[in-house]
Amino acid sequence: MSRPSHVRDSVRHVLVEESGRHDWSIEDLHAAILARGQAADFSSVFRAVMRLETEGAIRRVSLDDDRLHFEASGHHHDHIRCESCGAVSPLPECVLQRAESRVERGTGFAITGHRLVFSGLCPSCK
Amino acid sequence: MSRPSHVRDSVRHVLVEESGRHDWSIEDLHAAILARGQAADFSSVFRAVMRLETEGAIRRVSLDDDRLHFEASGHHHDHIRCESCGAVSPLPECVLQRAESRVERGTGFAITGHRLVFSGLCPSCK
DNA sequence: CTAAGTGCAAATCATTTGCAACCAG
DNA sequence: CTGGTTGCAAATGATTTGCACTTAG
Repeated sequence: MSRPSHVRDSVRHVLVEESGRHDWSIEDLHAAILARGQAADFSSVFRAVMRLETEGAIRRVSLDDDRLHFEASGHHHDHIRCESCGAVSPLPECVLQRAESRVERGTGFAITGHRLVFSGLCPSCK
Repeated sequence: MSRPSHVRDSVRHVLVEESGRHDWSIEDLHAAILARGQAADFSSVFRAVMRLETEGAIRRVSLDDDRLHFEASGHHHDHIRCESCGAVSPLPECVLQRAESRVERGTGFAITGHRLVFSGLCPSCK
């Protein structure tokens, strides 16, 4: 049911090659693919990204931008974003391990996940 | 420089009257104003909301919806959202007090804020 | 008179979809 | 053939802006 797809492959390659980025917008991915000299229409990149997200290869990252952002899947981590230069870095560890149970007791919700983004000034912008 | 504005007043009134909601979209606010029998164009509500946000009267709440959401300003709190019914509740306390300094040491960033949304199932959806 | 507030229509802009051409199995 | 993949254009839908009109100060 799945046939060779150079667009999907390109998206994967870009993500692997530039694995430091955690804030890929679809437009960024599209541009990066073109920069590699490979052809791809924006809509094809869009479809590839949606599919890779469904498959679990990439994960949505929600910054407060007005675009969708993605990163390669891996172990869960939260993010911190520089207010000045916009740089996005992963947080080395999840800082909410204990907090979840406290929130469950306090709210009566059964927690299934969270989304956390710190904002601040990165070392070079300070 | 500021003159009477019934639209801005209406937005404020709705927020005060229904102070339990923390996920007002502009469309919701618009509908609520019309429901009160007051006239207001969507764009006027939009402008009122943008201004109230700038003035600090309301604050942006970022759910992963594709719309903007706002809540009345007050002391900072994070949110939890039910995956099933969409209900959004405020968290009673900030669970990240200690975490910030740990993240600062770990990343070198100077932290100025954060955005945290838990997802889960609310008591009635469980 | 001057500028803020408003309604209405139209522009934006990212995201999404329809569709015909293309092509590997 | 059959159905997945792609490009292109167009639809969507929320957000944002331009503009003329009204009206408070």
